[in-house]
Amino acid sequence: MEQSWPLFLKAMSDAPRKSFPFDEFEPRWQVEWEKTRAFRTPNPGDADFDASKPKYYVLDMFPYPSGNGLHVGHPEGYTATDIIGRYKRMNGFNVLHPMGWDAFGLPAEQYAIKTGQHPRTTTERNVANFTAQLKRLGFAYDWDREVNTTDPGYFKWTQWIFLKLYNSYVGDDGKAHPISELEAKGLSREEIDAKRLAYVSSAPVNWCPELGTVLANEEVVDGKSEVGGFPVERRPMRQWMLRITAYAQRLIDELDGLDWPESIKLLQRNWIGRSEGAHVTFKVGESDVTVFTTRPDTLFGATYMVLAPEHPLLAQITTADQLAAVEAYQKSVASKSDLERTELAKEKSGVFTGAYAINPVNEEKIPIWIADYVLMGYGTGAIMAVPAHDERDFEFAKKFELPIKQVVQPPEGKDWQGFTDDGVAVNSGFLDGLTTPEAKKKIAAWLEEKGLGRGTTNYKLRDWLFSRQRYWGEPFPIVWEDGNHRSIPESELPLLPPDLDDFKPTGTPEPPLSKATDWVNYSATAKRELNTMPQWAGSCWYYLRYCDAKNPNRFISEEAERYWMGGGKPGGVDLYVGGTEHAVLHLLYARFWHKVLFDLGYVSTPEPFQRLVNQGLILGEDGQKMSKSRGNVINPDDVVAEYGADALRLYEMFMGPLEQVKPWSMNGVEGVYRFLARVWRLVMEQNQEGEWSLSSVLADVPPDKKLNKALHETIKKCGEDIEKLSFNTAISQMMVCTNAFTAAEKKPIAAVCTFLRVLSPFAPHLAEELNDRLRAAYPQFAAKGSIAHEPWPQFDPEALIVDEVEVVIQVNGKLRDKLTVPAGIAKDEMEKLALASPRAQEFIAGLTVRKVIVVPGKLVNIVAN
RNA sequence: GCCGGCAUGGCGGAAUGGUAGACGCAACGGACUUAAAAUCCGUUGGGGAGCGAUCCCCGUGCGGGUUCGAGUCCCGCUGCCGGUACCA
Repeated sequence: MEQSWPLFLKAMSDAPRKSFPFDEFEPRWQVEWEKTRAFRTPNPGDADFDASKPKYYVLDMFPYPSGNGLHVGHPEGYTATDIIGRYKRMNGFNVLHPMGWDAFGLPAEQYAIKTGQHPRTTTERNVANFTAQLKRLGFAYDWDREVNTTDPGYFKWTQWIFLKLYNSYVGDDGKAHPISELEAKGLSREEIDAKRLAYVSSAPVNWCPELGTVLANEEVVDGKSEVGGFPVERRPMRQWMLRITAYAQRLIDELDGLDWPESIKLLQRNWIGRSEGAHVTFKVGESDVTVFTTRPDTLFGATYMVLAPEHPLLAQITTADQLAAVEAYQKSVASKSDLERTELAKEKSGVFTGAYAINPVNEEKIPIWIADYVLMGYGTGAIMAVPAHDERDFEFAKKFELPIKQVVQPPEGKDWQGFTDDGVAVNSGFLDGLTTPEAKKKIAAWLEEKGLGRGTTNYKLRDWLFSRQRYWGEPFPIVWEDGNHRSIPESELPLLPPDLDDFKPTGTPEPPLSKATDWVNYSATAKRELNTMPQWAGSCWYYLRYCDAKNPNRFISEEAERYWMGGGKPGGVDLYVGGTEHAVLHLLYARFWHKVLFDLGYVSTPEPFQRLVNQGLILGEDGQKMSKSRGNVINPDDVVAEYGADALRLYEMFMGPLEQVKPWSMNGVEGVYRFLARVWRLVMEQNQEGEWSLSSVLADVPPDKKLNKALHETIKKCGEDIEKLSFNTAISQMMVCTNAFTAAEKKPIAAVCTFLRVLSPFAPHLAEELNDRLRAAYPQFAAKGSIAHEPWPQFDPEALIVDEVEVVIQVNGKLRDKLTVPAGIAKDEMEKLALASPRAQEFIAGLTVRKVIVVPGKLVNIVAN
């Protein structure tokens, strides 16, 4: 007997008995929901569409279906939106809550290169895996609206939108117009091509030899590719660009009407990087060089000029004796990768060109240098250097012993050398004595009058490099003939990529599509564009496609767009939840496309996303970022297997505020699991054999006053907290309520059923299962169909009213006594009781009462000294 | 450097300017059990006084301030986390 115990214990620990049979009923409900299409959302025009209901569009950032499957970060945002969506449905909204796949992208292609498997095969497999994982979590998605960016029925419209960009330009009104307007005006092909929103450029780009593609600036991190961390070098190549800079100002201004976190708005504003300044033109021999400066007031202090090493005028102005040095410098900069350039950036470098410019304000001859601290891509690629009042110029001037001339007087006690803030102009002729803002205004007017310059606004934002030398992306609906590009007819969309066996990069900038020799030839004389679109393309408009996912005739019907994206606010999507990693790129690109579609009349709102919420990162149990190398990764599948989907959902919401960074804790999962088990045992009891049946302490009785109050407080607080996305406090309130139920000897059935409805958005399987079991015995109380389609319960204000309240008595702000008084007690009555309190008396003895503050029903503070 | 965010028990966290620490975890004690698991009940910020019911003092990163009253508002720091980097 004694020897058999350890064996027995071992068996127990290997297969611990579940506290409630979630493993049995969770999959059953998932099948049931799928079978009955429980969360299908009818569209305007459908027979069962109810136009009288308000809409609520709640959106998750759709995932890239990676081979690793879901991580615990995914269900965090997804559960939050699921709760909101279910709650809104219970409150009478038509809820659009869809899911899809951002399935083009480099990892599948690299896997294809390694294994020879077609990216479509791996993508399909990964999507199937993700789908199964998501379905195991019980999300109320309308799977009929699933979209996949790699589906020809989807990317047909991605290509279509590209053609809209290609065939549009931004007019003087700052809005997109069809290019046909320019044709009507008789502009030449060159003039038109120079205005398109999608245009061809051969500016230097970020070329990544390892990946065999160019990358957008945003995809280069620390001079290395964001994907894979490979070196990136700059080289000029012919590329497709999108003219997002034409929308820079609107992308800043129209943030104002959005309910986004201020920090994200700021991030976007900084990324766009508006700065006010002036263009100033300097004479260089026979030519002109224009510089951009934000400090035109310091023009008198310009002691030299710096051009970017790529500046086109260099060939012309460099003197013979400096030519070798300049060319050597240009070469050294060009061959340097961005990484090397930034690594060496601590030390300024540059070369004198031998040329001089004339400072227009005082006719002074100043030397022209080239240096890589001046970037060709910003402003005019040329600066006037004012070393006295610019840190970078100051450093450069010190290193190369260039003159430093004070033109701004700082406030008392500050050194003028390297002073970059506002002050008073000195040594500046007609500007002397003016404050910096005044001087800026005056010099701008002066420059304009003399025709030497004018006030300008500049943006850091660059045009969006839109082409990639990849296979696994949308092909461009463009062909080339006689060196000119033109669009293919819309009727030829979708343009499918060719089938390739070999996905390897060519090792040259020639894209892999060049290997499809038949496909390449559009006609005897025209060849197809070989680049593909970046992964961002598909995610720029997917939220629109969800509204009308299967429409073969239009990217979204007007009716569906007006209903789901309407609502009288600037943004159409009511709530968008996702990670901060997309704070600039995805959100900026999507806003840009949306504005173009808005200008052209294809959508009815200027912004895509009205309310944005960023979920916080989930850290490992060690408080570190989850990573394979640290071995602290939590797999949601394991959690579901051990504790169930409801427990995972609930735990992710109970961890803390949605937007906060927070560490995982398996003990915490146990905690919410125990809570769910307590709810289960409110309704169910277990016999000796371990079989569950309806609890014998359930009774058709009204709840006592205390329990009823707890219940109605829970209805009220949970509703309010869901609206605020404060799920953690909503759950704690449900725990309080459950504890109140547990304390009751008889469990009142009606109250239990009401509680289950409140619980149902959080733990839908458990709520559904218990409701189902209750219905068999008590059909008059339980929901008739799915509990998900029940209305959210109304709380009874009467139930919240209490007869007596506890008030606090303070003396000089310190808690000294507590009294229980009738709820509606008058102020002066409270004051009298407080002053009469023996404990208060003790503390005010010998003091003079100066003042008594009474907060009705809450506290009395006696001020005495 | 610059820009954001955060800072409350042993831990995750809760607190319209009004009883700091709800709720959960962990820990401890008890009930049930031959024993254990599970479950249920109770205690649990620190220090001190008392046989005890109780009571006092201190306490929300640090230093000031506003207020009858500050975790919460204002000013000045410190630390950690995230983003960004020659943008003229």
